[in-house]
Amino acid sequence: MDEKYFPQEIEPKWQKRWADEKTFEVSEDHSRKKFYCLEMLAYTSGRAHIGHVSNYSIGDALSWYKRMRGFNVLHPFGWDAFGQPAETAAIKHGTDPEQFTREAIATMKAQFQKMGISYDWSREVATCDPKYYKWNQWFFIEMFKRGMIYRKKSPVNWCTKENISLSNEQASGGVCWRCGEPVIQKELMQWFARTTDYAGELLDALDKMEGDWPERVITMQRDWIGRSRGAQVTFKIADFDDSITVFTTRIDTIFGANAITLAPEHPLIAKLTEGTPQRDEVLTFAEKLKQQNRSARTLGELDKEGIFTGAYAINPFNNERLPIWVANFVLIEYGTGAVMGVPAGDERDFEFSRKYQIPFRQIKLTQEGREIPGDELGKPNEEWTTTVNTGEWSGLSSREANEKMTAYAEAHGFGKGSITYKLRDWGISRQRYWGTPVPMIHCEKCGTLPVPEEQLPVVLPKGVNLNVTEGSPLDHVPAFVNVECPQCQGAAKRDTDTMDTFVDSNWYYFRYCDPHNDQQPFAKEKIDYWMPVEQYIGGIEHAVMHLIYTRYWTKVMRDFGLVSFDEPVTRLLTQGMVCKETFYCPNKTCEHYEWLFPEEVSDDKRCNFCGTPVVVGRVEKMSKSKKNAVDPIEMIARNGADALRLFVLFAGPPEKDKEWSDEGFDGTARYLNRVWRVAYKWHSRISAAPSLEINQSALNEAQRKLRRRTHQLIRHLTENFEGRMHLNTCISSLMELTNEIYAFDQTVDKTGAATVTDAAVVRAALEALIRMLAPFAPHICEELWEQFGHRESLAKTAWPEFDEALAREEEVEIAVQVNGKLRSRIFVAPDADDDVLRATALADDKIKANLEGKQIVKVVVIPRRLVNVVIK
RNA sequence: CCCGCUGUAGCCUAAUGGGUAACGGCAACGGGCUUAAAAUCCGUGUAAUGUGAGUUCGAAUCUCACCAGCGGGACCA
Repeated sequence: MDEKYFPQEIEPKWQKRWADEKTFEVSEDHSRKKFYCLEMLAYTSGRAHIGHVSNYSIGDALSWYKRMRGFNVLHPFGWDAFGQPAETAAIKHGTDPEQFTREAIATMKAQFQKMGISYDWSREVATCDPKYYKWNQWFFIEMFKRGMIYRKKSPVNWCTKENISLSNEQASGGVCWRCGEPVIQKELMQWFARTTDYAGELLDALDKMEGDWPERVITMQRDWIGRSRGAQVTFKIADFDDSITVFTTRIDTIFGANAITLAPEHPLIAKLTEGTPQRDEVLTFAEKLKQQNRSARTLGELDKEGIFTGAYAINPFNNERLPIWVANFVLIEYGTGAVMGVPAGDERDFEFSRKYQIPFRQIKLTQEGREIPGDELGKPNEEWTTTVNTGEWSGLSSREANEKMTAYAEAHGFGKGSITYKLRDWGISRQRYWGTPVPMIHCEKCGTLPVPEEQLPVVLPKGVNLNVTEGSPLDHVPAFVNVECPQCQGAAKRDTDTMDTFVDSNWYYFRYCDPHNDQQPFAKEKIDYWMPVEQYIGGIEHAVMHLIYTRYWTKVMRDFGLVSFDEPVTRLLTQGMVCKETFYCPNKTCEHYEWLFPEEVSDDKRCNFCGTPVVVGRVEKMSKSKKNAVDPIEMIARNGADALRLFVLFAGPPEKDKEWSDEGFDGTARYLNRVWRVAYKWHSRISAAPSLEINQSALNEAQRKLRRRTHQLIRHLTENFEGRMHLNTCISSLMELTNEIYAFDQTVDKTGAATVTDAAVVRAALEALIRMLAPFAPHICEELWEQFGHRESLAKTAWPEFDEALAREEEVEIAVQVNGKLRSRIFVAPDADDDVLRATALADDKIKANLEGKQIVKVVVIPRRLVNVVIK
């Protein structure tokens, strides 16, 4: 055994051996329990970053632990290989997205392999592989046939910088989620998946996921799906045959309605104004409202603007004539795109009515039962809940009025109970090249038809000019576009949209279960064995989009009969970001004004270029632009992958953000050296001594203590892995165990030569340590394990068994309080009962002194913890 | 504006059904080893647990209010 620890030699050695021996490759084995540990697939940016290390270290620790506990562990990896950045990069460098992506995968794979994560690489999947995306197309067609995917013309979010359409989620806040540019509206024919069909189930199932998914992810998904229960009410239009249907959650306020308001996109506007003098004015105004910046519209910063169409609707409850308006604050995508305005019950309607001076009636009472006239009202108050001026329903509570009036509307055929969701159908079309081609054909005679299944996959053509200024690059490839109609054999055109990459990531981890299947996306019996995922680990940024779409896709696949469960992921862990402090040169005349690299800042915190004191910025997520990123590959070269992995796990609980520290990183490397040194020191003694059955009753105090601490720490690590997964505390326990071994070593040194029993006890402690450290630092542990004479990889070695009897303390310290204040400590046997504790505490000299002349009210006894004497 | 999470020594973190506030690390300081330094071994703890109240024999932990930081939502009828 080498005296020194050389991670640069050990790590490649074990990485090679694991690969040669296929240590982590698995197959279905019905005699063993399976465990599916999954980390989110990597986007092929071309470079590993510290977030990857953090993500994979968590999953690898759990995979190692479960493997050592006897589970058949599936731990696969793959690449999120389609998407806009590869296309942008290809345009910039004059290469091809495929070449760019293949090179990125090769580079990143080599980098990730240096981390030594225990992946079954034989199951690797890249989403840009036609063998993979063929099944995206297959799913698309199956869903199209069942009406679950459809096409409609709709205003889409459009990023002018990237010339790409964005989903509502991707355009959240009115800016592009990737580049931050403001988003404009553009009308296009788009493919949509009917996610709203599953909105209710997606929402309700979240209740059962409480405790297994992070609370904030569940909250975010609930908010995003956003269910409202209410009613649809149909209003006849005076002098027209048409009617307008509105959605309202407060049908009980309908007697207070003073207008019907339509979204500017509402199809009835043109008809209602036809042949009227105000027609042009209304249409122009509606057009203006449509073009209003979506960001302001969704940010709620928009001034309310509207125009009267000249038409009137009839309130079915009281036959009042209500003017029909068009206004910008009504959204076409939500509900029916039309609302009834009730100023007394809704702040928006109140504000709008006040601005345009539309009179209205009060329909609620104050708490004292007083009616508020409209002009006295500052704004609607939700505490006013009793209904007035509401015909036969006056005097009812809101809830009661809602129920009864909905039933009335239903009975009279002008309304019904209705549920509306904030969740919209998912726009999956992209007008770009680097994605899965939509497998559809447009024929002038036969309409829109799917590509016949035997012709799948529709492969992306190569050598395409990406630098087009209009539409999609695929529009400009005649050989791709011009096809024969599968029905009439006439000339037809291929659809040139590609799919959102969230389609790829919806089901990639199903594919891992059967990655080479060319007959179907996956075989059901393999899914039945491996799925669902026991533990999924990834970033919080995927809380809404990816994790809702993949849940949706699972339910679709279930309804196709492909899988037999409802939810794909049992437990979810969202890992924190790795952050670092930032430096900023505030001198605008300096050539390096703005962010600085740490090495550009002097020890006394000045800019190296201009001498100005730097601003020490906040501790932020590592990023290229803020110049605070550390390169994991450099770190591996410095201290090894084991130390790097250990550091990111030790810096804090997995779900919390962590701060990078060079000193802390060196500290974990120092720790591994410390483990190596003590293993080296005892290596020859242990090798010389035959393995020995330890006779507990013959051990001295130091030996008993080391055994006891060993088993206490086995308990701690085991419980932590099974429960909270606070891996940082596992590592501190391992350090503690290491310190105990050193302490024992010291006592042996003081008393002279080590005995055979000493060697046996240290061996037991060290081998427990090596096995428990393996999930965090597998290379060094495999090496030490081999040095200690074991032939079999730790991956095939059992986790240490916890022995309750050996962990038991011989004596415990009990705090003794008087009126809640600590006054003394006593030592008793751990199983001492209440009477013994009470008697021992009261007999204590310090306690006696405190009780002098006082009356004991009661004595609280907590076994193994404390005694509290309450006095007066 | 609404909702949620977090707040513990100089710093990061622990305390798992209220029960002795430091398990571990970083930094600092002292000592051993060394001609010296590095490395290494041993040792050293300095907090009214963000602020204020409440419940309790007892609160970092439960309740309320406030402050700070972070995150989510925000004309969704």
